[in-house]
Amino acid sequence: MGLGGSGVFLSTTINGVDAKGRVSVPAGFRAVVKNDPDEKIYVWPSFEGGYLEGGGQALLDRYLALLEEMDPYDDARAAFEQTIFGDTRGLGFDGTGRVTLPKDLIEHAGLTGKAAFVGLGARFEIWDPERLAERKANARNFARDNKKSLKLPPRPGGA
Amino acid sequence: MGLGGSGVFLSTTINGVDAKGRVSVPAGFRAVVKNDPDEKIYVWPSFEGGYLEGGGQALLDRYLALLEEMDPYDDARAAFEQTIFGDTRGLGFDGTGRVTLPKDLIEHAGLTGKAAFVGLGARFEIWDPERLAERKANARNFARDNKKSLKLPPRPGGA
DNA sequence: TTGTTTCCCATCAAATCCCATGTTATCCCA
DNA sequence: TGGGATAACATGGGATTTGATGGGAAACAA
Repeated sequence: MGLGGSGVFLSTTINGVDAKGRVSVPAGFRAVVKNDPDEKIYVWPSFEGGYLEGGGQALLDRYLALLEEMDPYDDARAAFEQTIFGDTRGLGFDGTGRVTLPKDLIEHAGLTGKAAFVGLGARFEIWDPERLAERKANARNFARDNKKSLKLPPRPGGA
Repeated sequence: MGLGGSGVFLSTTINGVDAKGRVSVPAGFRAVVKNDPDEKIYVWPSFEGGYLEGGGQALLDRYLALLEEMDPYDDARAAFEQTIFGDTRGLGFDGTGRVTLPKDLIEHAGLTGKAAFVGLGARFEIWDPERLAERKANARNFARDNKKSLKLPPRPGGA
């Protein structure tokens, strides 16, 4: 499997968050993580805004590898370590494919009854649907205005 | 079989969309995807207009690779990730080669009972037949007005 | 106890599978 | 080269499975 294999987070799904903080992880997302050593998703509050970021073991490993390459005394490294790993939670599934979001994460994302899972390939984000709508509109406009910078590379096989 | 020979989406086919949102994927299109790890097509709403874009695993991988190369904190990257992957759906075939189009995609493309699959080589588009006719007319006019910029490559055998 | 957290079961809606049928294209042979 | 036989494709409807969600019992912690 090259890049996409079968393990990419795709599309957007909105599921309910109940009083206990439980939310069904979209079946497609669960499938991505199905073969991880411990079947979990890893979620942390984004430091760029009021939403959550997450992924599976593979993503975590990539971040780890990335940090290994940085200078041990680089301030940025310490900041990333602290910000990402320090606040990352590993969430296991219950019998029906739900996870329980800790209160602090729910608050950070401003979730009120609904959560939108947005697949972004190697990782995903969790948004309050209303906040997401705003950002989506912006992203769409931006993408349209900048579409020329998204050029498909030549086909792998050549020709 | 490295070349496009077997693996390109070609020609235009109009098939029916039933009440369940099911539509037969043209046999030729299915053949393109036949050997993908998971036999699916990936479809998303075009951010340029009221129609759908799609392709197979290969196309998805190309987009993934392309985005990987961009700076992780590039705004354009985030916008494209969100706009493309966030709305992309992986659609599997039923026993007779149909996929089910989600309601939001049907609405985006304005499909009412019929869907036109337009092969464009590495990818394809799905149009409402009427909209497609309009665009075709426009494209033809555009081509006529700009024909000077269309240069054919030299003939392979010469003469 | 009292408040949490985890696990399990019931329910409902929606996506998926399966079989039947009409229609068109393809093949084969006289 | 016609014309029937055969296979491939498209479509319709019903049955079945999967997914999401709500509520409550059992295990844990304070």
